Amino acid sequence: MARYEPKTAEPRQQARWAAAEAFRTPEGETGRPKYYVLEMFPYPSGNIHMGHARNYVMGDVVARSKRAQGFDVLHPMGWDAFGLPAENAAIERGIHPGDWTWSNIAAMRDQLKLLGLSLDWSREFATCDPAYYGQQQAWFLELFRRGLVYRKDSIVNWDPVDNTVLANEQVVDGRGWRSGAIVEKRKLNQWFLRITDYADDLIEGLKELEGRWPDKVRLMQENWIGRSKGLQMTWRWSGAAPEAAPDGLEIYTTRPDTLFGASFMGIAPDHPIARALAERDPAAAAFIAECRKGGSTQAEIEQAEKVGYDTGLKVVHPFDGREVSVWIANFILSEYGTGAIFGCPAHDQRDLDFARKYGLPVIPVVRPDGAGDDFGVADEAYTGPGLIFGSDFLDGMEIEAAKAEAIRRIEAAGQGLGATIYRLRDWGVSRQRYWGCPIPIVHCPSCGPVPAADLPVELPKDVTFDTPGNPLDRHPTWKHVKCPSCHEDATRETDTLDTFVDSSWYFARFADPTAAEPISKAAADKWLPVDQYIGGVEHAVLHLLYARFVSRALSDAGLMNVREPFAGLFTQGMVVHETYRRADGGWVEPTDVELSNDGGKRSARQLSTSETLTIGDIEKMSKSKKNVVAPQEIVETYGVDAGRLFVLSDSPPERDVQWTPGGVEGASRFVQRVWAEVDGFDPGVAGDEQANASLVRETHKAIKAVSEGITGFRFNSAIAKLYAFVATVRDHAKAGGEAKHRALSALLRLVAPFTPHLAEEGWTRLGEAGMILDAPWPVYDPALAADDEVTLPIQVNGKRRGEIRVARGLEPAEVEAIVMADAEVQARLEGQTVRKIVVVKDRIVNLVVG
RNA sequence: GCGAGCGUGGCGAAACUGGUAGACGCAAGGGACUUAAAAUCCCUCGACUUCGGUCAUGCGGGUUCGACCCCCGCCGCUCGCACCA
Repeated sequence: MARYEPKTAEPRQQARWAAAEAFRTPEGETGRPKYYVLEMFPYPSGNIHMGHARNYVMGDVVARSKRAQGFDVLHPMGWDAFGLPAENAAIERGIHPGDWTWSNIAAMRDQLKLLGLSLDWSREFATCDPAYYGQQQAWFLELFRRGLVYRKDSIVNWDPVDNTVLANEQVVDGRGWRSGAIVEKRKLNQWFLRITDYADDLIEGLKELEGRWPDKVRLMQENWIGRSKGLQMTWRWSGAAPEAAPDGLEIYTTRPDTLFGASFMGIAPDHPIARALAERDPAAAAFIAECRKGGSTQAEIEQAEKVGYDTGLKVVHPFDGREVSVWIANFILSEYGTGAIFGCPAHDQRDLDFARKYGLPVIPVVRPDGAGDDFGVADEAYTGPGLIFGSDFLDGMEIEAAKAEAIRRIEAAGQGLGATIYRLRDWGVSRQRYWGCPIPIVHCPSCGPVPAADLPVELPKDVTFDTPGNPLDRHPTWKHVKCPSCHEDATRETDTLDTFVDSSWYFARFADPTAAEPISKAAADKWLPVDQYIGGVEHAVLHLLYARFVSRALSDAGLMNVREPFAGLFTQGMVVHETYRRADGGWVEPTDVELSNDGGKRSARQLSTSETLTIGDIEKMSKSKKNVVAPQEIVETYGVDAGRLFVLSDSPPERDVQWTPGGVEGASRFVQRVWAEVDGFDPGVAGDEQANASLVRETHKAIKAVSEGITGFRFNSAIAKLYAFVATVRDHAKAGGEAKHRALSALLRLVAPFTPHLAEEGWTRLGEAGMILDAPWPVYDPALAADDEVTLPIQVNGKRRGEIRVARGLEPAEVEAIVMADAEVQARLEGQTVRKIVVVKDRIVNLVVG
């Protein structure tokens, strides 16, 4: 009997699939239902790592099993190819970002092909290809015409060394992540997409994703959008009104029920009133400057003391006519609400801290059940439920009723309106970077910003990175154009789009990647939404929210018809690995480590130096910790199939999986066992009748368990059942003939999504015609899976004390009679009274005694 | 601080709607085969045990004939958000 040789078998099968163009997406009307499986496409860093591999193998299991179940499957792959690392490579190594990117893509494509994924490579594209980003510019302009794209001044993180805007994620402890320079807040004119127009729709849409998206992700999006209901109102000035706000001070609150507890007004240091004041009041200006210095890291915010500056301005309380003073306060955010609040120290901790510091009044107006009119607040604001008091017409009301009444009164007085506001802010998409999609806008001195005339607006290739800043900005010719409408001298926008824009619609482009318009409606109508999307949780908010927004915006613009792009979402866990460290603290990669195990006591030694190593924490595979195992190494040593099997076998797919050498070896043993069973099959042996009947039952049980495991995304359980099934087949040594043939045929088809090369080899060895790829999924027949007898555990007071074998389907009364007549049961119950017998049909017997 | 998730052998984990806790894999121990090793195969593998059993799913309660699963209260870990009015 020959060993299975993945090294020769795997390339052989991959060549066979390629020759047959087996993974080309079916075109035209086939009468079969469609299924779109997509994994989040990779950034072309140059290497496929284990995390990628696990992600794509999961998608491949879904794609292959859906195909076997009779679906027309779309399973494409592409490249999220714009971004900073390419520019950094250009700066460090003098390579053009495009050359660097395209050569990485070529390398990664080769690595990916080793994995034997059922991908339709004919639909491949990269976002840095003008054929793609030109279409992106087209829809961007359509949104511009529809008013969903606009420019405004906004405060951004500015890196004074690199001369660029940094995203919040790129600011580490107040410094630029690459330059190390202290980041400044700077006001810049930036392009925005009006995602806030869709805030409500994006929240509402989450409801229909229930059950198909992880609750966690839906919740994160909901929190990110942050809808809150309250009152937006204006407080009239007492005395002279400041020029910046002649009508009054506009604030937002979610607690209008506590209006009578107001003791001060707070405005953000960036509030127009504050800025106006700073111009003639040096003390105010100094205070505001001090506020701006404060860092934005978590620790700094937590420790930052609440400080304020009394503007001397006063407003009038809308209900009781009191004068309330207006303060500039550092804890008020200019971007949220109106950038101004009314302070109610008794019922808000921040307001209380502030009031105590400046000796402002603390007026309780909500008291908990049972408290009297003397209810007071010391160091802790009261935010719980209760009844309103000390509040005139609101007295005695519950909080919710009081909110409604306060809003009603303010609205009646014409001083405000009930309002819903969001935490979500418009999406700033301007980047002062070269390697991105050019924003297709021309700035004309007389016409203003107008859409560029000829698309695509291509990135110029002749750029240098020897000086900091955006090469587009200093390009000698590229930025100078004629205005498309008045034909006078004008300049191009030199900012490029955030790369999240590129990934916010690629799934729709895959429906027809060569369409002359951004999205082929016919193709998108056929394939969208993505039925199963798979990727990491790190995109729970950003990418997944942007894609949902863009789908809605493009639908409203008539460019597509699917508002909710991903019908199903699965977020997979990471691949983690042990770390190894030398005494000097240096990390050592697994290939240079020899592990030994002495009676359960593990130790590690570095091969190259013979030094004893410390076995460290199990962490995400990363270059810095050197705990990386490359997929290609595994393919060479164990074959792709063993690797594919192992990344899915040891942990549930949503959880992290720990890569271990022993684990892959186990998977590799399984591959050999499957082959041994198939290879050793002799169709000439009829087999024992009883063994055959038993094998048929076991086969159908396995079909059920594995099928359910795959559809339920419990790949680890499905694989465990497959392991057990192979052992079962082997244990049925006396089985043969048709029963055994069917068992092996089912085994191969069940294992095919995980280990497709092995399955194809086995299929041929079994004597089946064609490719297993085209074989239908085995069908579970409950009648064939049923045993004649069942084992019923017998419990006494809920503890298992014995068991009994009875015919399947026996009625409880019959079971009861058999159990009570049983000698062992009799012996055990001696001297005790049976008070009750619970029999669950074909399941369990419980005797209640005592 | 707010929100969510998780906690089961030496380890990764299973147990679907409450019904035989620990499937499957790893590690470990023993054995067969071999001149030897590798590979392969077989057996053992939660704890305690007077070998009859008894106790075991983070801790303490509760509901139930019956709880890893449901409820209440703790403890611990992980993740997300974070001065959001």
